[in-house]
Amino acid sequence: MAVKYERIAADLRRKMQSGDLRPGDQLPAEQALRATWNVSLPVVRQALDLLESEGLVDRVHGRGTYVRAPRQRVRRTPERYQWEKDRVLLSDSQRRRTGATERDTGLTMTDLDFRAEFHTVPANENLAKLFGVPVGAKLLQRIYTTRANRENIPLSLVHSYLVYDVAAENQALLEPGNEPWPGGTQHQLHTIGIELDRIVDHITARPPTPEEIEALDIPPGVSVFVLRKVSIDTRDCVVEVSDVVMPGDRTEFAYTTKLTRWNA
Amino acid sequence: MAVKYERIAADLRRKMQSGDLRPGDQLPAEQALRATWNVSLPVVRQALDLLESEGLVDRVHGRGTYVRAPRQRVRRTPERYQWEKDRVLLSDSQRRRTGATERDTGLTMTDLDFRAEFHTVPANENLAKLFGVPVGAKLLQRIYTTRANRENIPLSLVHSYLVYDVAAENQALLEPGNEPWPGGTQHQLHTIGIELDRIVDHITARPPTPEEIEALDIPPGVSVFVLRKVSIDTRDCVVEVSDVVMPGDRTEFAYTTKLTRWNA
DNA sequence: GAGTGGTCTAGACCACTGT
DNA sequence: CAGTGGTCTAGACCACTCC
Repeated sequence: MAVKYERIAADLRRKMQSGDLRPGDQLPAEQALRATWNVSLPVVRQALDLLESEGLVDRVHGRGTYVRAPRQRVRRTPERYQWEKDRVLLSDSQRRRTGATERDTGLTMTDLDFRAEFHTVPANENLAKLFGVPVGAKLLQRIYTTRANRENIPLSLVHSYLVYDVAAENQALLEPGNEPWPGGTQHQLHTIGIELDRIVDHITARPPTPEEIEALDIPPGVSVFVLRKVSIDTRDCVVEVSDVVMPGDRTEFAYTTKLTRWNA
Repeated sequence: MAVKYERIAADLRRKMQSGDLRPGDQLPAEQALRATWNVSLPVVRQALDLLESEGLVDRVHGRGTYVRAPRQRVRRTPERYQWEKDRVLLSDSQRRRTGATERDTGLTMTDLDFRAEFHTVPANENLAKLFGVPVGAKLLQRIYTTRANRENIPLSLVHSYLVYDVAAENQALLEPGNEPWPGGTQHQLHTIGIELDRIVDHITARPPTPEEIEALDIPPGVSVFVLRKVSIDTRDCVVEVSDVVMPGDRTEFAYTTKLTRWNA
């Protein structure tokens, strides 16, 4: 026989599956559950902790515990990369008209709270290997924070890395005040004579750090996606590495693999 | 000022970052922490719960709490799809030699505990829309469970769906005893005259269900990846939908996007 | 058996949300 | 204000691991 808190959790889980409790419904108060099951309060709370970690309920201090509705996910596809590349050769005014974030979210710049912060950091082992530079080499680290003023919109934290000496060929690239840059990173690279050949996306997931919980408003129990975007130029050199952190419950990735025909 | 359990967690987190506590090290016993911080036991346990949910520590009943070492991840790339397609036209004996799972893990069939289970299920709204059939239409559901006899190897749970009437054109496809099928699903589809044009991968993450925790040995706090693989044939019909559940801390996806040249 | 984490009790008090 | 969840105390007893 399972332990008490698991039985309470299982009972509530069953009620949610059967439709006895529907998304948005309030669960019985902790004291009510305590009385129903004849257990102490911490046991009830342990059961609710479990359900919260499974993403099944939301707890609101002072209001109650509610069945969580499945989150609407925003899809991210690699078509954006070609779209960005095509835009690089457009005129300045055309590039200014809209950016990649607005394209994804359907929002205008006024809905978004965008912040850029630049640092120089020494390359750690991982980044050094990717860029093909010595460990400790000077990198330009660019941190982008995008917050949505309205709700229900995916946010992200981006840490982007360039080799400092490469970026410094255009001094304008070292100035955070120039962000958001019309035409994005691919246009920035274009100004220093770099053309991208391909982009490799590495997708992993992990529990959020306390900072990410704060910044991305992550509910307990949900992980974050880390998309490491590695941009490779036409000389086969890694020119940018970008780590994008996104909430795991609001993001979906879609990649299409075209297969060759048998009769070709 | 933060609450007590957060301060204890923050202190331990700091010790792990600074290298004061290294991966594999044992944390002080709960009673020791209780004495050090002059708090009650539940407070110490709450602090450790937090660190466990962040994936920073492993707790072993009766032994102790340890700093968790980062997990080695296994990379999954879409090249496997073309590889599978190319193998379909090989001879039977060549196809039998090795399967996709062995290719990914580097293991032989004797290291793997493979199980297949077939059911017929009515199409829910989601699947019906994908397949372009009415809700409730008869689908063949195939559940594959792969366990590794040795440790440290990624496992997965697969739920694959085919339209029943389509699969039934080759009665051998309805028999779980024929699994694992040499040449995989693409060869199975080939036997009923279907050639794949492309495969679309949809990647999401969510907290594991209790069953998945059990089956995949998921540590607390870790999410699972759900890879929904949608196979589309040369007539532009969805012919298979496959949901693959993988542990979030042991899996990495890599997708390459080739960009067209400006001067082309 | 000694040391460890896991479950549970029976309270107390505080903080937040709504009316 | 009443009702809710969040934190905390000070214990008890059990289950597991290792020697």
